[in-house]
This record gives sequence, C-alpha cells and structure tokens, in this order.
Amino acid sequence: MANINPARRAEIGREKRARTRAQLVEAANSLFARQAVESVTVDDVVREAGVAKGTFYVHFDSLEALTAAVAEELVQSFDEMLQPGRVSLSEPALRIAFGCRAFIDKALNDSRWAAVAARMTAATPKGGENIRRRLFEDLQQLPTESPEETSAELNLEVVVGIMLQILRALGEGRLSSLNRDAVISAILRAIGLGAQEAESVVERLPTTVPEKSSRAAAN
Amino acid sequence: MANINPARRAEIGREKRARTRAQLVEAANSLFARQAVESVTVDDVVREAGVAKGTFYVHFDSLEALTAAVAEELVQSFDEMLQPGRVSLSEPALRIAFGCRAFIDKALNDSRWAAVAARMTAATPKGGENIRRRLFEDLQQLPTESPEETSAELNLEVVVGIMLQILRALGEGRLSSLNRDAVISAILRAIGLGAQEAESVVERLPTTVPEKSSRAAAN
DNA sequence: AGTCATTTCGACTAATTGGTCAATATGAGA
DNA sequence: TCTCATATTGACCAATTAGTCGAAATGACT
Repeated sequence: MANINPARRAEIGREKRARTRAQLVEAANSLFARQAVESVTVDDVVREAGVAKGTFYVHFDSLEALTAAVAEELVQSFDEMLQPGRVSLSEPALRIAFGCRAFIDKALNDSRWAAVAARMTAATPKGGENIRRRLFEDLQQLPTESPEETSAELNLEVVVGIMLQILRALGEGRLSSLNRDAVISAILRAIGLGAQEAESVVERLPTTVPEKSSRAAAN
Repeated sequence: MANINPARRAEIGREKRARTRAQLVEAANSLFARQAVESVTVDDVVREAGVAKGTFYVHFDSLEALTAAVAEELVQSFDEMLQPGRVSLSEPALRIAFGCRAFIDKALNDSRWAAVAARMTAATPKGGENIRRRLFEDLQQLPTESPEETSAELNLEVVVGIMLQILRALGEGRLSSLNRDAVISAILRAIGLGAQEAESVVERLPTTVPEKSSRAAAN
C-alpha cells in the first residue's frame, strides 16, 4: 500500500501520451494524403486513429493545432533533407539542385509524404516560408547573364511551382517512372542556366548520403 | 380577368431565374477566391449572394453542382482564350507560348480569376483535363534534340506547375509587376528549347487581339 | 387595380460537427 | 492482489450545416 515514485508515474504517462499523440498525427497524415486539409473533421481523425473523441482534445486544442503539428513534422523533415547540402555546397546552383533532388528522392519512395507536403503548402503557407526564403536567397546569389531580364521573385515561383506539381503528381501516382535528373535540369534551365551548364551542375551533384531508409513503404 | 400568354410568362421567369443563378455563381467565385473550395458552405454562398437558402436549392441540387457550374464557366473562358491560337498557329512551341501568354494576361488584369482558376484545378481536376490533354499533344509534337532524355509527361507537369504557381501568386497579390515574356521564356527553356530559340518564339508571338476589357476591376 | 404563373423567402427538421466532462481503464510498483 | 496517478473513453450538449416546404412576393398583362 505504499506510494510509488511519482516521477516514475509521470514517465509512464508521457510514454503512453506520446504513443497516442503519434497515432493522431499519423491519422492526420493519412487523411491529408487523400483529401483536402480543410475538409478533414475531428471525427474523421479519431475514426482513422481508432481513438475516442475526448482523447483528441487531451492532445490538441483544435484541428488547427493538429495541422500545425503535422506541418512542423514536415518542416523538420525538410530541414533534415536540406541541411547537408546547405553546409557543404558553396555554388548557389548546386545548392538549389541539391535541395530539389532531395525533395524528389523523398517523394519517389514515399508518395504519401509527397501528397501531404503538396497539400500542406497550400493550406498552411506559414510552414514553407523558411524554405522559400532560403531558396530565394540562393536565387539572388545566382550569377546571371542578363540581370535586367532576370527576376529572383519570378524564379522563386517557377522553382516552387515545378516542385509542387511534381510532388502532387507523385502523390497521385502519376509520373512514377520519373527521371530525377531531368526534373532538376528543367528547373535549372527555367531559372536561366544554359543546357550545358545545367547538365554540368547535375553531374557535379554529390551522391546522396545513404538514407536511413525509415518509412519506405509504411501505411 | 383574361389569362395572359403562358409562353410570355415562362420567358419572364427565365430572365429572373438567370439573374439569381448568376448571383449565386458570382458569389461562389468571390468565395473561392479567398478560401478553399472544400471549406465553402451553402450558408456562406447564400449570405454572399444576398439570397435565401431555399433559393439556392431551386437552382442547384448541391454545392457540388454549383462548383461544377463555376468550373464550367472557367473552362468556357479557357476555351475562348485558347481558341484563336490553336487555329492559327502551326508550330507547337508557338501554340504553347500563346496559350500561356493568354492565361498570364487574363490573370494580370483579373486577379480574382487567377485565384479561382488555381483553386479549382486542385478541387475539380476534371475540368482541366481537356486543357491538359491539348497541352500534352502540343508537347509531344515539339521537335526535340535529345529524344531519349525528353519526356512529354514530365514537361506537361512542368508547364502546368509553373502556370499554376504564377496564377496562385497573382491571385494572392504577389508578382504584380510581372514580365509576361519572362515567364513564357522560362517555360520554353524548361521544356527543352534553347535560350535563343525561346526568345525567338516569344518575339514571333502574334500580338493579342484587343480584348473587350470586360471584368477588369469588378468586385 | 386585379390576376396568376413563377420565383423567392425563411422558418423548420435532421444530421453533422466542435467541444466538454464525469466515469472508466490502465499498468508499474508495493 | 491492491493502489493510484495518469490516460482514455463515449455519452452528451450546443452550434453549425444540408436540405425541405408552405407562404409570400413579384411583375407583366388585362
């Protein structure tokens, strides 16, 4: 009948909590992959997660909070993917190409991720702001032949537009036999590099560090 | 107390009907321009249109029906914009460039149209299928230097991706001082044309037929 | 002013949704 | 096996939403 260590109690609680919270985030990801973020309801989420409704509100104040959690997880994965290239590559075009290739690789072996990423940028533009900003800086640093005709603002939209559409296509099962390098080459040509320059950048791109093949075929 | 012509009665009715229906479609356009299609409710529509709820169901069976009507109106505007170029231009690159320029011009002086068009392609992919198909055919006809590396499927996503992102940007007020030709040039380079070829196509593009400046600053 | 086919109106119901909370289940440790 | 801090549960409420329908309004014509 003696009391048990309260600190230990809390730890057990945290573990259980974390598991359930992860279930909810996982369910949201599955739902966001197949329908518009704005059309998902709390009931949808708890049904998908196999959890009672009250449990949802123990972990999140509202759907927006859950959406924010999904967005944060996504931003985290962005940063992890983009980090290695940012620190090691000095040439702007190489950094841009590296980032795009990382996105495409990720999308190629996790189409659900691609679908969710594409949908979330439309629903919560806030999350993507950092990546946009960094890409914009790289585009400004890009050496250009005809500065008066080149606009970093336009190039930003061009790169983002191509990448988002590729993510959407892969997320919907289209373009499954996609040539990574062809996409990157198209992007580089669109932002002003010559065809040979673009090819050169693609060839000089360092081989990706072997990924810890986590969620390859999950769900 | 004599009866009046029943045919005349019907005609009066049709006019009133058409006016109210147009109000509803107009309201839907305004709403779709500022929020996700999936988050718009019937109450939103009738409030925006200044019409009673019952009236909505006289004209449309459901929100989907209204959305379809908006989509059809949009597709109609697409066809009108693209028709002149399709009949008069024999070179595929010219046809593609002409179509893109038409879209950009329209978006530049009707940002609401741009926002709605971008949102609708995500919500009702069915409407855009025809335009996609025609663009795909043009891309297949495009003469290419290295056929083994060129994929019309990829180029389709690239062109659509850039155009959609430009529409979104203009619909959100970004990129308002946009250089039309820079966008078209970027698109042509992305799908494999050389820089000079792209410039040549842009310069050979026929001047747009003077538009009947309809809804320039409406709403 | 009176007629009447047609449209519009808005209060109503049923179903869905967001959000709450007292009751119950859990499970490691004593 | 019993304790108890913590997490989970699902019935419940209030607000919103989709969809219906009889009543009121409209307006060209006589």
